[in-house]
Amino acid sequence: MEDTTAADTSDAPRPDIATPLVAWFRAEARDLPWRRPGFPAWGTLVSEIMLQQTQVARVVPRLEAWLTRWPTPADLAASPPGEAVRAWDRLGYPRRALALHAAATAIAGQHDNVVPRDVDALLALPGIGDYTARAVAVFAYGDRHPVVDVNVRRVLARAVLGEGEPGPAKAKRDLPLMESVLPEDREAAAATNAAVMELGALVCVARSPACDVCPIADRCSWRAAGYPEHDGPRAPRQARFAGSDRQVRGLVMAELRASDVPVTRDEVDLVWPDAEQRARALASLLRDGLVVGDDATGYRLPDA
DNA sequence: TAGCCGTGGGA
DNA sequence: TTCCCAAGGCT
Repeated sequence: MEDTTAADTSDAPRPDIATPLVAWFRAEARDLPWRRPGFPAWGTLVSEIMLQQTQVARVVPRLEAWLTRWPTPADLAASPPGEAVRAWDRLGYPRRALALHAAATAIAGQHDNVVPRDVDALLALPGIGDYTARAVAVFAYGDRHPVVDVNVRRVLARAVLGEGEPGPAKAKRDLPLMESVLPEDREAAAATNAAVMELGALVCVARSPACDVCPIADRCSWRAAGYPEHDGPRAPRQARFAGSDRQVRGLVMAELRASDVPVTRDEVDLVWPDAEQRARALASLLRDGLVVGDDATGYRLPDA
């Protein structure tokens, strides 16, 4: 018997969500720096890396300062990686700053200081994965690709699949699903990507979605089904932060960012009481290249 | 591939 | 206070 509950595998044509979403986006989209006319592709790349797991409101000020200091990839590449880590400040996941510096170095050296437009070329850069590569190709260059982040996955899970929340991210399934929603027209497809993301960020949010103001409420599968509880596999929850190695790494990094001179081992030892965990955090930071030095010379951000 | 990698805002 | 979760990527 045919499974009529599996909306994703049904042959029946699905309602058009792109058209009403783009109309809504034109009227309601936030005024954000990377949506300004003439915003450079380099700015789009920097913004997308900063936005990985980080809220828009925290990114905007850092982004403007970053682009003022480093207007092109070559400008960033000419600075020590530690300066990128310092300028990253408290955005979190500082490995992103190191990856961005490495990406800038590659762009300056291998791409004539021009951010690549090709998705595969973008994917080859450090710190750029399925989401960021397509976001740059679509939002900086206007090309036609599916862009899938957590907002898109949530909107598609609800509106198209009729599920309350997205399962674990899976490119093999997520990219074709978003592709199936995109209009053929290149510019309309780019607008649809932005619109679906924006809906997920502003209306179709994880907790307490604002279905009463949703422009596609009348064609939402989840709503039509009566908002069933999510039953399928759930996206994994992140581990507790308090007391974690992540917290200790963050404390060590804050210490190094705040110092213009190498930080002594004694000073490092003051950031956290547990010696074993401290050692583990410091070792992992050294392994990541976020910290250089040793007990004899002290510890500092990478200068070359 | 499941687990790890920061920090902070909002409920 | 505590918990959730945020324009993901890497190994």
